[in-house]
Amino acid sequence: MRVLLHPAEHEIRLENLFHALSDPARLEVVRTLIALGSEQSCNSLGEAMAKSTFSHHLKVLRESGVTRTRVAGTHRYVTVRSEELNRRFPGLLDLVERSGPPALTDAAAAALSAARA
Amino acid sequence: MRVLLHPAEHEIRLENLFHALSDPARLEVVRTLIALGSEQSCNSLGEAMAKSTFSHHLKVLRESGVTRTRVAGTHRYVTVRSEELNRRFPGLLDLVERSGPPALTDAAAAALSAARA
DNA sequence: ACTAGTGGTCTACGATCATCGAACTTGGGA
DNA sequence: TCCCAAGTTCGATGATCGTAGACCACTAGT
Repeated sequence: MRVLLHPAEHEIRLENLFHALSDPARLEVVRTLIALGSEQSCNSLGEAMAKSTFSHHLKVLRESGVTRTRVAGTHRYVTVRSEELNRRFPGLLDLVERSGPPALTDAAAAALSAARA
Repeated sequence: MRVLLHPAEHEIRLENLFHALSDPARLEVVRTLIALGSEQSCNSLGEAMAKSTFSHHLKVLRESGVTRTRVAGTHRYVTVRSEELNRRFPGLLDLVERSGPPALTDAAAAALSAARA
């Protein structure tokens, strides 16, 4: 897998975003990414699930247009496509951010504290 | 079926809303309801699919908190829970409304013209 | 070049979902 | 009362999804 598929901004469809965000695990990942505010290495997130499961969730988020994944050597870095999403579907990310989680998962808390250290 | 289940406002969860709205047929129904702006009889919508399928979609929308269904004799009337949704998840309905449909389905167009007549 | 280890994908499987036909329930007339 | 109209529920089927174990690619160190 050399090339990662990302939809262009105009190809992002609302129902695909809704589907991507309808899974609690993915919603949590996006919330964590928003909270951290910057590019994150793949392995700093999603430690609560199997690698393959997390990889699958990242693929769904990427192909729906929620996130962008950058390849750099052996690492992959994930970001939320905030500018494009705010331009095309204003308010969506605010919704995700403000509907704060009932409680942070251990993985998310670990990622948060690691990012602050 | 005497009693229809509706979640209370504080029980409405974002991931359930996202899931309910991630299906194109349901998204179309909600967009039509918003466009029409008032209570609609069940049979004025969803003529593009089987009765049982439409009934299932309405159930998903209702149980996720998107719509409210009122029973009146042999008829049921559906509304979008706009006030509650705007209070709890501000911007969500605007998002659905503004991300206009690529094209109105025949059923939706029929419902629209019927409502305008 | 070989090996070890890290980082990510492929494949299979169980669960959920969307769809529809058919049978059932209920209410409103003729 | 008898029948139709409006919706729901049930059963079945094909598709999609979430999960995780097994597998592969790449890098660093020796």
